[in-house]
Amino acid sequence: MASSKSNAKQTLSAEDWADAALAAMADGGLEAVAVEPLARRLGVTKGSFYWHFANRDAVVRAAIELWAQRETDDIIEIARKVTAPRRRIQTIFKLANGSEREGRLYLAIAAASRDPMIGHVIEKVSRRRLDYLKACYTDLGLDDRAARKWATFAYSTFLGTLQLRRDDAAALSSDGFFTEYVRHLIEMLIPKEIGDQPPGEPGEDLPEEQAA
Amino acid sequence: MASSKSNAKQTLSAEDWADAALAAMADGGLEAVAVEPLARRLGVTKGSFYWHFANRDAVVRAAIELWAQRETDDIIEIARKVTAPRRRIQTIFKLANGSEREGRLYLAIAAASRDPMIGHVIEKVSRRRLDYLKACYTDLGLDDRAARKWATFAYSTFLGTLQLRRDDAAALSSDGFFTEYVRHLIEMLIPKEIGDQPPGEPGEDLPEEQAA
DNA sequence: TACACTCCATACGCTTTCGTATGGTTTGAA
DNA sequence: TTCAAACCATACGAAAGCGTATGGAGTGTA
Repeated sequence: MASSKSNAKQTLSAEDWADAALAAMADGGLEAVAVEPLARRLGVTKGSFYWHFANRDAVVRAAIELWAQRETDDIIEIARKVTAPRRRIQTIFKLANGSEREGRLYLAIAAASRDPMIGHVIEKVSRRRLDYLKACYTDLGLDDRAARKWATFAYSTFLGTLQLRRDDAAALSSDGFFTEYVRHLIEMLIPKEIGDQPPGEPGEDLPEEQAA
Repeated sequence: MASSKSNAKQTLSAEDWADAALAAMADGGLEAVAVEPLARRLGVTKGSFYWHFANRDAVVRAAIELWAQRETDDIIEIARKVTAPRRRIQTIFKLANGSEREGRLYLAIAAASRDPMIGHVIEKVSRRRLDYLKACYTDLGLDDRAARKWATFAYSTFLGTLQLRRDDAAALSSDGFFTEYVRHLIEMLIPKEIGDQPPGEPGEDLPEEQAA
């Protein structure tokens, strides 16, 4: 999306600054988004920043809204193509645990949700993810309340796995445990038999590739 | 534990400062632990702080170590008294989701785990919790690898629920959903039938009180 | 009373960051 | 060529935070 650091553009855009802000947040948290360090990282001075933004809050807002928009396009748009509901949920689980950077980014942004502006975006993103997950479970044959329950369950487990990977990486990374763990998650987070629905198409209960 | 704000002691202890630091972290994150604001909150000046601590890092270290010690004494010590393994796990789940403040505190400390000192404590706490949970599942009749898998699953779900409550409180708090959700968790996070073990003592699968 | 020790207040310098003011350079249009 | 706009550099002031230096009040003890 943004210009790589090798071919430095002669002029910066507001999105370049927002990207740099996201990068700073990914490894350093929200307080790492400071004007002058960002400028040094981009090879310019504050003069450039205050041309594109009114103040620091403006770039933070731009960054997390850029993030919120991208995570919509990326994850849900890919999963939407998978038509089989059970397989679609499995795809989501695999995609969700895919990027290391995306995980750190979410945790960094969510950690700053005391800021009402950030809290609003985080809430919007959470709600959208939960709604989409709930729709997937509804497609599986669950009624409204059960779908909400399973979606909340699955999303909480995803969030917690994200955090556990950051807080105690050794708990998940040893030998083949993570693979076995993800398989267990996929098995446990999708209801086995649902009312008058068949228990699942044959040969689709195991993913063919592992999460990163 | 610490002196309440009403009967102000005439002299402060290092633990008083650490408690204030924990309170600041609970609502404001790690960067809210600043010397002068803390001093104002305690009704003294920086002179007092630098008598008890060498620098800011020292009080942060003291605070999180105090926190790590307390969370050990509190949660595990209570659950240890419950002898029935299935019931003990249920007790842990209920206690874990109990305190609102403890949840915010964990998230605030974990969010600062980039700091190696904090990261080390968080890792220690996570490992201790996981080990204890794994032991509970082992008592349930699971073998080593399965116990680790179930413990990781349960702990991740707990962490995620913690975070979801902060990021989108409405997703869990509406009418009686949270109660139903916790019941679902308890049902799903404990294996139903384990090898040559009875599926559970009668009448112990439902908690008699709800988590706060 | 004299002295030492504990605990805190006050004042100072340093650094980081924010935000502003202002001037300079480049580029495209008239 | 001239002008205006876009983009950035430089310099400055203000605020917040860290840490140090130093003095002072209280308390116990010889």
